[in-house]
Amino acid sequence: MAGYHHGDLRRTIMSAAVQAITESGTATWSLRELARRAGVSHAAPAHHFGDRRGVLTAVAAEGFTLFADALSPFHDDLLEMGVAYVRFATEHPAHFEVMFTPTLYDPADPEVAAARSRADAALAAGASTLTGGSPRTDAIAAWSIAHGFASLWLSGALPDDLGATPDTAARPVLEVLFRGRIPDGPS
Amino acid sequence: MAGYHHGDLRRTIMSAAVQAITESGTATWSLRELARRAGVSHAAPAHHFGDRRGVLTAVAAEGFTLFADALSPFHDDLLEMGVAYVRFATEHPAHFEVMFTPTLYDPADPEVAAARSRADAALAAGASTLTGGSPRTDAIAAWSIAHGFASLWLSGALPDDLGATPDTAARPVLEVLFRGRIPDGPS
DNA sequence: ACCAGAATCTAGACACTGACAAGATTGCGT
DNA sequence: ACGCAATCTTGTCAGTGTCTAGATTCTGGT
Repeated sequence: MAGYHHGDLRRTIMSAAVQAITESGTATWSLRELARRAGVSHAAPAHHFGDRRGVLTAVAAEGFTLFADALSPFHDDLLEMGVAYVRFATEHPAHFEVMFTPTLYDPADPEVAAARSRADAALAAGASTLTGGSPRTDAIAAWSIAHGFASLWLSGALPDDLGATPDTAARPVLEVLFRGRIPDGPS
Repeated sequence: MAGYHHGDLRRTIMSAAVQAITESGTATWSLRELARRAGVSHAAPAHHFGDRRGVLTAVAAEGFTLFADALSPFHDDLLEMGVAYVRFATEHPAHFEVMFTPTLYDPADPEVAAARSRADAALAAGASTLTGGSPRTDAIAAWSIAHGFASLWLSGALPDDLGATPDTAARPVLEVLFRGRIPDGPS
């Protein structure tokens, strides 16, 4: 099983990178450290990712894919999509941070672009439920409040007593925007 | 003028770091490169900042100070404070990115903590204008939408045709939240 | 005016990293 | 069975962060 060929080195390296980023950010880990942790030589990751930037590009692509999958089920309920947005960010903090820090990777990468457009489509589907006076402005407002809450939560800027899970903490905040603005919204 | 002592090396290094981060993110530059650009030896910055993390800690502290100064004038108008929030982020993208990425620096640093509490006080002053049913939830919603719009703008995720300046683009988006929620708000 | 001592900067060194090149090993299609 | 592509290893090099020791300059007290 553990011979010359690792078998699934690409996934192993990516998982290790995600874990390292989750634990201590995008700056502290090294390719060689990930290689050591995977039990391969220091140059093995280069074959799969090219360079350090390539690892982060792969993480971003995977992130946008997971993101689209997480949002799609709520295409007909923008509030719940907002909650799912926050939930994704807190469950996949490393992916989320990389995805929205384009200086870390190559946004023009084909896989990234494809996955990103899937995520954009999911967001657009959610926004299409808006029927107010300025759907486009409302959509950006909805995107902003979900993204802002998620970012602030991840950065630890929010007060500690908001709630145990970001789900329950985010919903009332998002409702401030959505309340009365979605025709068949809650209450 | 240019002798053994540089004169203002600390500020020179910080400015160079901010410029480098603005141009290409927090990962690409090196301490030695900043030292070369400042015309000093490779170990000179260490005296002022300790290590690489120390530079980012100083940037974060300066950022929170500038942030508090940028928000304070609008303590009686939460909408305009939101616009100022977005304007600060776009005018000081490097500071903003570092400030809200606490894995990059030392959040417990005394100067950072002091500057941050000044910024928190400015935000709290703006939020104190809220008189609705859940001022605290509303305050976090307002913070989230401003922070989210600023983050999305900086990451390049927003559509390109929103407006030339983030000021004019942000105001209508923020108004979606504030409209009808601030007693003596606009219109 | 002088002179310790502090502040600031230089010079050297070491382990570590990213990246590249060349070669070894393995799996796969024919 | 064999050729070939994919995968991994080893070796190497410049560049980096950080530490130590020493050199230079500034400062304040007498």
